[in-house]
Amino acid sequence: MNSENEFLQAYHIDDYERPSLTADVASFMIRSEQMDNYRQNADSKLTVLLIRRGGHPFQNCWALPGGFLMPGETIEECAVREIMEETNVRPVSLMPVGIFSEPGRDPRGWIISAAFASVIVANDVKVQSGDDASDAMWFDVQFEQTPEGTSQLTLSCGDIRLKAILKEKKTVFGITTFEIMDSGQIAFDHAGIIAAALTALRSHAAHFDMIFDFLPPEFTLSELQRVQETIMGISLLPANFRRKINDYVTETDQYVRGAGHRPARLYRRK
Amino acid sequence: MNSENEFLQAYHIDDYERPSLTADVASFMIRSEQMDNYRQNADSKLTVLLIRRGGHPFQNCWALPGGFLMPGETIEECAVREIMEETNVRPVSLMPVGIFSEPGRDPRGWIISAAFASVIVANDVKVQSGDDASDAMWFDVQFEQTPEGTSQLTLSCGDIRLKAILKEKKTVFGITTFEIMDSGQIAFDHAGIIAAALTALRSHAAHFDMIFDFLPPEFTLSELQRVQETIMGISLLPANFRRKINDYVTETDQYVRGAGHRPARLYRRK
DNA sequence: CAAATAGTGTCTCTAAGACAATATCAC
DNA sequence: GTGATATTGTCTTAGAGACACTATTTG
Repeated sequence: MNSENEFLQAYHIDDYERPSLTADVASFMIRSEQMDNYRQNADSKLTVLLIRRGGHPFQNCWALPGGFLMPGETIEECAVREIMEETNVRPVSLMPVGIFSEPGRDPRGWIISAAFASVIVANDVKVQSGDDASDAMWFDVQFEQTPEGTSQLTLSCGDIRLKAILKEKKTVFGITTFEIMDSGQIAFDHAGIIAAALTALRSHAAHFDMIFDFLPPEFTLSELQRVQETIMGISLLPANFRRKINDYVTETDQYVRGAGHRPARLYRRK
Repeated sequence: MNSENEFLQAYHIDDYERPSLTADVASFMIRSEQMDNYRQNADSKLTVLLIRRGGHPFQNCWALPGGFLMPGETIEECAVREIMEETNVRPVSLMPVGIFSEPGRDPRGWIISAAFASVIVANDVKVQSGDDASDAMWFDVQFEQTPEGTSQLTLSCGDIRLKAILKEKKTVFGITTFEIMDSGQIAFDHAGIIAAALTALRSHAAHFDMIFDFLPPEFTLSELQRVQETIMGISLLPANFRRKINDYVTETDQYVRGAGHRPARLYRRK
């Protein structure tokens, strides 16, 4: 009988055909837009990071940042490495979204994607607004159910407007996957990945799972409420939000002044 | 400038090193044990399917069923194929558990595992109780928090008793991962995969997400309640369970008689 | 009848939604 | 003062937990 060492020496892993494995990441950030009225708080928009593909395939199309898993790293480390290559910022949280392994999803060959969603603190990122020189841009996200039972994902950045049509395939164990009816010029199956990531993000936002990650360590409760509203696409009553969030935050003795209305207390995550 | 076709012809995917990708599946089933007292309903135990490894590495250890992803199939198809090879039964549901990519997790080389949990209807499986001739066996599952802050996973089947000690690493977005302190003779990192699968199963059972999948199409509410109790390891008050489950089931006009007590109505999933 | 499960009714407590009311600041 | 947000209080309603009670069967 062979010993384990003998077995391992005789074992040739190359006998089997292997896929390539990539980590693709949908990084979300909330962009604040100053209002004209000096009294009013800033408006908020949910954005996702896309990069323009310089080479084939899908040349000049927009895609999620991602790259091949390298020997010696975990898939999460690979995902974080890819985000940092594009943003120079370490994401605060990384949420698994799914494994995309449909044959033919990548014309280059047998490539499987482990998809993640990540959250980036707005303040930490250098602002790029319609800067065409860069190949990485934050796109405003709009995601709506249509009357026909499909979903429409609209990503816009300056004059660029990508519109994808998706159909909800199935929802099991809280994970929703989408079939792409029209990719809207988004590379590969990334429209479906973004939709799945967004759905996951929304369902977790309801339980305060990562809304803190969009903000710096100190924040007002209004800012925090606006994060949740922006992600979930709904509006909340301040009184109820404050009551529910109360267990998750600690108050500081700092206030934000100079806003043309009552100063807001700063809080920290508990 | 090259056309996309020219690019793809020149593209050699073999230039990059690639991992092997496997699907490993924790299949859960609920085993009913007849009681001595003729009046009493059967007792229920949660079990998980393990196979004894015939070859190296981890020869003669117990492991989760799993196998390499083949070209042309999705990772979910691969997982279902592996379950059916062991049980001849198509699982009713397949729940993603995580990607296990820690370097060194498999002595054979660079092998990444996509882990799933699946649910098997008890009636459909031929019973094996302590049948040593077979290399696939259902192990009773016990999973408890210890006072020291670790978790103990005990898998037992006849005289075989595998005890693993795990430490909760982190819980983000409802997904809990474990560090293996003592694998308890369970092959590879499969003790950690089983613990993660079990944790996912429990959290979903609370919302009735897959408790139906453990039973045949027609069932009594007591049976359904016992499924939830067995998975979550708690006991529930019948009155409250019936009230909550009411929206998810439709009653039939069939009854189960001959049990030494009031007959129970059969229900179907709505 | 006894023992067991099946099934119903209802009390209490908590959490969430809705909304009214007050506080505070910059202009 | 005006207009905006910040913050607190409270009424109502929906749901969960606890528990008492009735119904039905077989040995």
